Amino acid sequence: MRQPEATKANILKQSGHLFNTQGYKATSLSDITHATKLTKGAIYRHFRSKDQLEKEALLYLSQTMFASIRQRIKAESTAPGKLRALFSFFETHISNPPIKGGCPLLNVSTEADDAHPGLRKQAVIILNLLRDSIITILDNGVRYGQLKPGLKKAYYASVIIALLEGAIMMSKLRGSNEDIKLATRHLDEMLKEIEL
Amino acid sequence: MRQPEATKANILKQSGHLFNTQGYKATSLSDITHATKLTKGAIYRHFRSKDQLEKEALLYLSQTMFASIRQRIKAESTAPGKLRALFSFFETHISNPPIKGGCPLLNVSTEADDAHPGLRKQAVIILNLLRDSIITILDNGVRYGQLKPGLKKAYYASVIIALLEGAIMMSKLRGSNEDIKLATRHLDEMLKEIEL
DNA sequence: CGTATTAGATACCGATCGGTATCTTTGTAC
DNA sequence: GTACAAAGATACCGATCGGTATCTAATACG
Repeated sequence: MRQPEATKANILKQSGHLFNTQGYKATSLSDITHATKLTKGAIYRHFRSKDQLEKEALLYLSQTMFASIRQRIKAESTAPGKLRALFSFFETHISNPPIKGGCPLLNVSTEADDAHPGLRKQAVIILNLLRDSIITILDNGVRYGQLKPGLKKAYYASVIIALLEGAIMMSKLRGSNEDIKLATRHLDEMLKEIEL
Repeated sequence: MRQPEATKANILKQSGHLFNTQGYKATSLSDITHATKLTKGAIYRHFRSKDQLEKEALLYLSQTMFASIRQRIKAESTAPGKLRALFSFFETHISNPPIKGGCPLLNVSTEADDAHPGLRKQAVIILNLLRDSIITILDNGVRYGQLKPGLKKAYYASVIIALLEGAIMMSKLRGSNEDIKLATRHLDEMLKEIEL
């Protein structure tokens, strides 16, 4: 009965790491009890089911990631600066990730199919959040005369996310940050073309 | 005792579809016996373990994908044509995939970590195969004066794969082919810049 | 201090997991 | 036609799965 909120937060953190590294369905309750040094009874007091824990853990992971991104972006004052900060965030993400296992969006995406509607819904929300925040940056860049007016925001947002996520996948597989570096280099050059 | 080779091929096909849609570890033997209308005894006559079946099924999936790609690329005689065929392959892949569940490389990538060395090894092989075949196309393009000499082949190969795979992930999640279309559009424009 | 509340532990449930030993059936060769 | 080999079916194994009913212990409040 000590600190129920801290306990719940710890369960989310530990299980989040496990889900993000091993997969959601591939992580068992016993994995989680082992990591948290708690018993099943304690886990089920805070979460009504494993599905619910998965959903909340994914939310925790995405919030952690967004908090980390926001921190880096906030330090920059212009749209191009913010975008470059975003690119470099993903680049350093590989070797020094704020969350073990890499991007939670990428990791959940392959499991987030029709068989797991809860996970999928949450994953789409995360993707749209990321998309919207990039579009907002682009929008402000145009508004304040830092980026070319009339640029296709949805197009650039989609390309940026796709390239970064794809490159993370490749870098993780090959155990090297070569691909993510090449991706950010490409995005930097793309950015130059729409910069004023 | 009828056609052991056909039976084995069918097991690979059915289990491949299941692995590619549900995940490897998330697909159980009973899922496979149900899909193949066979029993566990029959499955284990052809594969010594589930791990082995996973490995062989991934190989089957990648070979199917490569065969499908090769067919599209072969029809084009120039490097730019081959690359455009590759892009359009991935674009149509979403709505009309040769393999259910989309790109097996993307799907296996999140499961192919250190905990599953067999899967990971196979996944890296597939990625390198894809990379090498794109580099070969670029190489021939330069050789035959269709692409700008001295272009960074590894760079373009990496960007092409990352963007396509990332866009597939997004399109699958959002249930729309918008992102993959934007990605191929970007690749088309990138191609124009290195075309002669 | 005593009591109500609740975080967490314990012990169990039926179902399913991957895997195997054994039996039956089928095709083939002589 | 009969004997042999191999494909596939059946029945089972211990372990683990997600989940729950119940018990214990620690805190908050009067």
